[in-house]
Amino acid sequence: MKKLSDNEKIELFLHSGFLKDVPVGTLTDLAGITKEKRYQQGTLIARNGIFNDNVYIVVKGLLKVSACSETGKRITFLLVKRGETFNIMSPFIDGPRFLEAEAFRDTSCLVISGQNFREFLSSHPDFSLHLMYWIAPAIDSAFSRIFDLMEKNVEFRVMRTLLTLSAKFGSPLYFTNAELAEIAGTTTESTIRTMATLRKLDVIETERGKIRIKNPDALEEAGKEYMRL
Amino acid sequence: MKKLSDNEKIELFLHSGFLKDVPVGTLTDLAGITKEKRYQQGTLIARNGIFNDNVYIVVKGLLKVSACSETGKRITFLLVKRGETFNIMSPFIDGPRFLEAEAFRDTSCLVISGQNFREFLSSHPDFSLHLMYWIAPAIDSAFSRIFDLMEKNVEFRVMRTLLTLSAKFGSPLYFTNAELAEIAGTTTESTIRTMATLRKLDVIETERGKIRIKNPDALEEAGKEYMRL
DNA sequence: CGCCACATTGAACTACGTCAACCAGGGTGG
DNA sequence: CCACCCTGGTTGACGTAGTTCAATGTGGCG
Repeated sequence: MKKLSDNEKIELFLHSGFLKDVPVGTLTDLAGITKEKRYQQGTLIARNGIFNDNVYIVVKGLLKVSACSETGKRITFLLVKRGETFNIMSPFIDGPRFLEAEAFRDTSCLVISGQNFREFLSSHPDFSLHLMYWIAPAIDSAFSRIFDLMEKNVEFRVMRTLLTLSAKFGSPLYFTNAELAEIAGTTTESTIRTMATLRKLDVIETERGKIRIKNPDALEEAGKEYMRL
Repeated sequence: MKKLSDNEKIELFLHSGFLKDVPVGTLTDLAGITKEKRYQQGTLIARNGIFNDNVYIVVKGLLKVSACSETGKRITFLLVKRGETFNIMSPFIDGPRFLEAEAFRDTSCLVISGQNFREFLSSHPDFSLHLMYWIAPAIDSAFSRIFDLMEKNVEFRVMRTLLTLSAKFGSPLYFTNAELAEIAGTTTESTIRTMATLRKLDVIETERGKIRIKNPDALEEAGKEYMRL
């Protein structure tokens, strides 16, 4: 597959939630410091304990951002799709990172080295503000997500996961129960049990590796139900 | 008590981890847009669901930053002491916040309105970079803390809490078991049980509302023990 | 003196994780 | 074409950490 032209890069930027309000001149400069890279499905892009201050903007495919505890339990934080970024704050952190990223599908990214990103920010002071406006709510929502993980029971978390995924990727969803479990922060078995009850309630239909959501409102409702208690 | 002079404010800034590398000229401008405010112990400074884009820098006392789930369970995220900040990203978030802040002791803060903070950043582009370098690691450590909360068992979390608090406030610690529980993300009872075993192991001594750590190394060791498993 | 906040302990309960067994589909190689 | 194996799904049984509830003790303060 051929590489993106600068114009295609800017096109991508303009359609991403993150960069869409940035002046085109600035985006052109940004495009200039990106390098396109391909990753086969399963490739590890960032590893726990290893320094990596590159900024990644996904062009195609999907990045899975996860963290792994010492006990080997893994939790998926984020699935990064086209136009979204990973590791954007890393240029401002010295040490090794604890988040891991893996190409969840065959993926291509625009990569910016930490050095270049820092210089870019220095030379485009207005861009810093844009970055702030992007990061601040992202932090907030990440925190409330993790908060949910701690406070809510498994059923709620699985339902919430289904809802979030279908909002992001539409229906049907192509995920295995094990993958859902990682996102919901639980075990495969518990996920399966929840999925079984959802199937009985006619909320979802499942085939191997494929989930069709028949009644999204039921997922919402259930969420609210828990909220009220 | 009299208010701080501009020089005293700058003095405070220079001794805070956050602002110590910022040029004095910039700090002078910053001091100019702060307003000193006092809060009696127990005063709520930020409330769940309510918009608040002020930035707070603690001068004296202690701020408790917590979040409360719908079920009423509360978790303390952070205790903010002299020279530290709260809500620093809020000027870049539109909606209501979910974090709550309360004066944990009689507290005075330097308050900067969101509007002023944004303008300050616009007119001091170099300061944005400083802010990035401050925020990025803060996010990281906050995440790994919450991650611990999810992954580690109660004993570990209580010990970790004691360790962190004593690093920040020295020994003896003036906290009740209920307060520790909120920080460790568990119940008062579970905390008490852990404290009881720690007392038996001669790691700590307790009086009502007061904890003296006799053997900090034991807390560290226990931490490592769990890490290895 | 009596109330209130804090501490303490025991006992019951429960949501989940863990383990173990088993099934189904679909690709691969002989 | 069959035998196999591997991945993913499914279910039951069991164990347990930790919450919840309830009772009871205790120091201090108005």
